[in-house]
Amino acid sequence: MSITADLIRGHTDAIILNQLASGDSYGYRINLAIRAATEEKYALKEATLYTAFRRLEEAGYIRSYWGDEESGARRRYYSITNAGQEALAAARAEWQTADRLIGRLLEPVTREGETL
Amino acid sequence: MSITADLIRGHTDAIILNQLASGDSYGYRINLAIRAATEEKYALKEATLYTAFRRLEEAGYIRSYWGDEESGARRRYYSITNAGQEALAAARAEWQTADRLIGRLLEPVTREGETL
DNA sequence: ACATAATACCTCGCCTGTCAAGGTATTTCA
DNA sequence: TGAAATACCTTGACAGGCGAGGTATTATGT
Repeated sequence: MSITADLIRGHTDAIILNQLASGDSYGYRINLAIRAATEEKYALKEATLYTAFRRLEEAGYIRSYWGDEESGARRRYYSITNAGQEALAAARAEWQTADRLIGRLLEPVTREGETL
Repeated sequence: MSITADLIRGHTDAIILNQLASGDSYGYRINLAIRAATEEKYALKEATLYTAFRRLEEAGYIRSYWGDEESGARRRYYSITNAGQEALAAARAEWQTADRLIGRLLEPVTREGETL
């Protein structure tokens, strides 16, 4: 399995919101952007991506509309809502906390000279 | 819900292995250690903890034995195996990668002067 | 002309990890 | 005496990730 498969679980929504924070976009392009941002090391699986869109829209964090391109495949665009902006900010803060916690919990533990 | 509940998902096994890396211990005490290491900010849920023990033992990463205390509740001790040590090292490396990736993916994106 | 790849979307159903809820037994302490 | 702490455990539900499969359009190579 590709590196970090499990570890990103739970961050999917925030990652998508972060992409949309800089402007409306659509599924395929968001995934390209993620891939580019991680030097081809990571991308969301399509099923994961579209599941997340449904979830985020239901939560009121994003809104969607069909693009009006006259050629090429149709695209469903998404835009972030105010609630989505707030959720993103919260997710970033949570991440900072979790980041520190996990780092500490994976750090080698020393228990020298300790009795039971 | 307590902060960072979801975000630590997937790190449980590594956290436990890391605790055992400094010496044999048992469930209840491991959780106390985790709580202490995070300044009371985090602890594993009991169900999660014991589920993880089963998983880790089945994977051959830990071994268990009953303590021989003559008083108090019985304790099941766990010790980390060589395979467990390797798994821990791998998990730490993976975490480093994931940490950087996630950080980058939650970082505000700038797309100035961009068309479509 | 025809096949393949790339773009772009989608759903179904399985798997795995988390955890609320419930349970057991012992010891300590007010 | 009875609550809280120590210490273990299982069951069943739930949620998120994703493999597999599907549709439709356009571009590209041969």
